Amino acid sequence: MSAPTVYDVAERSGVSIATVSRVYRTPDSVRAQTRERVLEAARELGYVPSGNARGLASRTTGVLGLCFPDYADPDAEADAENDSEAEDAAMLYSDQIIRGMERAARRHGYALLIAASLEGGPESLVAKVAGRVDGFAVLAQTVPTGDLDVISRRLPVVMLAGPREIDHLDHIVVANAAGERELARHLIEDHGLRRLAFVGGDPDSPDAEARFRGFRDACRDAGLPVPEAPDLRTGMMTRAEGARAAEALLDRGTERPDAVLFANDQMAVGALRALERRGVRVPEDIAVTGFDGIPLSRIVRPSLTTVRQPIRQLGEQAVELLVQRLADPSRTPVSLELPVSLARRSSCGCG
Amino acid sequence: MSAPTVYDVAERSGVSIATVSRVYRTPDSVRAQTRERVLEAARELGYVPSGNARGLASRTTGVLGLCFPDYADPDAEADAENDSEAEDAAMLYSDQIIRGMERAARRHGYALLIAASLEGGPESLVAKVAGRVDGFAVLAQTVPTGDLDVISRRLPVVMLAGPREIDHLDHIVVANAAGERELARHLIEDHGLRRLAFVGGDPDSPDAEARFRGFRDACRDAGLPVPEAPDLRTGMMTRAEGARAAEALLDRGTERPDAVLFANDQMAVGALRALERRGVRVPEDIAVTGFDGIPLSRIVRPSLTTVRQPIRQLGEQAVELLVQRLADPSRTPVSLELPVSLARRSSCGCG
DNA sequence: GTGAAAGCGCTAACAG
DNA sequence: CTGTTAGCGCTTTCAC
Repeated sequence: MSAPTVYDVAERSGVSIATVSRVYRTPDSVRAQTRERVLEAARELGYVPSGNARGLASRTTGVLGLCFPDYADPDAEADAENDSEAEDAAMLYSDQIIRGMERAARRHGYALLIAASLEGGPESLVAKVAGRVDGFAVLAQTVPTGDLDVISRRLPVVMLAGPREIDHLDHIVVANAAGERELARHLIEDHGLRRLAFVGGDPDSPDAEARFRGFRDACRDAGLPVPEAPDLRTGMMTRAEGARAAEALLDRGTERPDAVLFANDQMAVGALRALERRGVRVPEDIAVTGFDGIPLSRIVRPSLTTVRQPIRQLGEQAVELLVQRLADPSRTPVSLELPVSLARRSSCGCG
Repeated sequence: MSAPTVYDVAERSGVSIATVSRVYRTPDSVRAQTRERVLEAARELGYVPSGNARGLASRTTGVLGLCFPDYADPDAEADAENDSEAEDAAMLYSDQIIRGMERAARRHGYALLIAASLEGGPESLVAKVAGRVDGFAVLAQTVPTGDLDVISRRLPVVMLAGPREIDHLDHIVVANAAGERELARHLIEDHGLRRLAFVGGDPDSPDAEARFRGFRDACRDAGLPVPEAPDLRTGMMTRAEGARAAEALLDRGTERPDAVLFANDQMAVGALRALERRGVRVPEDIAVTGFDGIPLSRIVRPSLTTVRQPIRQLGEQAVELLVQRLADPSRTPVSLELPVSLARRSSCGCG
């Protein structure tokens, strides 16, 4: 007793398999009465059309995909209290992209296939995704460029939030540098702060590096000394590391900075807590800023001045580009930069 | 120029299609040198194995699915500032399930296909998902029971967080009633509070209703009057509605309650803000509690006493059940109840 | 409006 | 270790 097929349904309802197929694809092209007979038979049999067979025959899947990095080890049985902060941070980002893509995909009648993986090769999840979708988005640094190179010759791929890596891909970034630059300009010009410190992340993070570049640009613009490198770097850009960074900055022999710009909100929030513990007032004694605009940033006290990143839009735009390219495969590759916006809140003295 | 197939790769590398297939399925069963030739040809051609063809031939997809309700209208172009709270609340829940499922699925070598939809019928996303996965999970009240009935006869379906609806399905709920009962018991016995108010949600929400039942149980246990219905109900259980509910409770002619139990954290957080604006102190003047254990609950001031719901585990367990049933289709349907835990924090006076 | 026939690209025995 | 041969269940012309 295997799963019923079009043949079973056709036989039971006394029509041909072509008609059964039509009932599911273009119901209106079948006489109402015939259609009902077919549907009835399908119900009785427990018929579910095979997406695989459909896809094979029609050469489309109706599915878009997303590959994102597997920050968290799937085998780490983290219980509720024990969730690492890295995990929280990752969640905020990829979850929002997923949500954005899912929503846009649905609007276009697509489902979304997601898989996290850093590995490549013939057996990887990436390969599985690539083989089962009409097109997909990739978060930067997720899929080996070699694999992507091969895959992107056969179906639309859009690269998100990082270097484009491959010329013929569509590609979306957020205005990291411009945002950080505007943020620093605000601190310098509007608040008159001069001694700014920047806390970066992993040098391999294109986002964090771009933000640092923006910071440097602002320093240059203002005639301030332009640092070669961030005052400090953290590895995972977590709250805990932000807290540690804040303390390190305070304990440093040199004069305390007027403001600390963190490469993301998570670190800035951690720093807020650490400074509170140390009795350092924000923003009176020191201004603190983040980047991303996570929900948490407007909830913490003082509320965090940050740069809002349209992460969900990133996902939505990714789908739009995929849909466009599916409609016109010859379209010239585009590279979008999504605008960010400054959220002036309490932690810089605007609250 | 259509996409290259095993035939193209086979021809170019001078082997049979079976060998090409083996290279992708069981690389070790092919001589290293042969394998390299094949992979090389594949690279040159831009070959990507067709998941559809694979699935058709092997009768498995390597994909698990999730269907969840589409709380938010995909056409609502919400910008960053404009995001509705309903959206935020929904996000917290389904995103965590997605994350849990994705992680567990990955552990078992599966990718995850997600689709949100409330509609049924032959053309629905549900049907698409069902046809493209080896099994899938459904959030309660997402898929019409009739559709599910047909589908679940052909592949494993696990029902999440609601009534099982169909006998032969596996099914997971969290201990809503027991959790709320324990929470109320804590307020009554440990804090000596007697006048408790309960703010519920939509009567169609099985979760909210189960929590109310737990509340009643606790009242009964303690010999307090047992209310017929929640003191108040809100539709979407959002922060804004929680705030309104708190004000309504204050403005009510009757004596102010000692404690307000909200059916979820979102409402409780909103209430916290409203009470602060009104100059009502929490927990001194009134205790406030939530349910869910969202991240926000431990960040707000005062931190929120709540019942932690293992949402992510819900997703992980769903995958485990699917994998089990895939391994043994004749296994008796199970119904799991995941334990919840009380988080005693400041808003009830424990902080 | 409906049917017949020919694949879609791969896996799965079975040989060798 | 490798090749041959059948399908897997549907969509798609092209007829009727």
